[in-house]
Amino acid sequence: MRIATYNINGVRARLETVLGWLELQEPHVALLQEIKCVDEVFPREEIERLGYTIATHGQKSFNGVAILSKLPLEDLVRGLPGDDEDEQARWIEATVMGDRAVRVCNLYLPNGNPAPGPKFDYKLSWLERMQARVQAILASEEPAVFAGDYNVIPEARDVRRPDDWRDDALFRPESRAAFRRLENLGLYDAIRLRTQAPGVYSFWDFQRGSWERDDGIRIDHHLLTPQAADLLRDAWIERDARGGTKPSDHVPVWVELEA
DNA sequence: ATGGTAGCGGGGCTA
Repeated sequence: MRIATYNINGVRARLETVLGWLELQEPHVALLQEIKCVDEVFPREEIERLGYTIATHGQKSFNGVAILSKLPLEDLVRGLPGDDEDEQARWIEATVMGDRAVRVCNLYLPNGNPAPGPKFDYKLSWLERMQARVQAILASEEPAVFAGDYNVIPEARDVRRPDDWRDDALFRPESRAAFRRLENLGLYDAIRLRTQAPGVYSFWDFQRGSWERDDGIRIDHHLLTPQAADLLRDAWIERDARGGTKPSDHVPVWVELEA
């Protein structure tokens, strides 16, 4: 089972980008973030035509996540549990019924800038709420993947110019510590199970010629439960996607599981 | 210090 996470930065503005990518790469499961639309206007038919089952959790203008799957989906959950007041659409999860059942959680973590401030507080509280959800799923001892745009640069080797990011919500010590706490619950960063190399990025800003200068950061991650890590065949970043026609500022990050 | 780009939606916010 090949699973890709992809912050598409507007699924309608980049529909041709998504459709071309799905046709070429044929992910079994695609986890989209920043669809930036409500469920009613998600381009469902166009994607279903390629053989995908679709589950969306959308929102007007901002945020929004979707699961596209060639395999059946069960036990859908929309929204990160733990705060009924939270109206931001940043979480959707389902069980993908492959050779093995895999619990797949698709997340779009708050950016958190400017920091400090209320947006940064929201990011940190969201991370705490995610911890509780991770613990509940870990307790079930099932293969599970927590994938998406974490808006966290885990380490200095994950950013080309660390000094430019010191005060940014994506790289502040509090954000990195919260990411480590997730890992310390017993999750594995799939890319780091495959390579220790620096300079492996998943995002290059649209501004300042970041792509041309390879001024990137790694913020899109797959965290695996031990049972999912047991099934890991490979993990990679589809860097070439950043150079194509009408690219997102993020590129797809992949895992292949024996499932 | 500033502005540089992009999507949504039709001004300013979010990133």
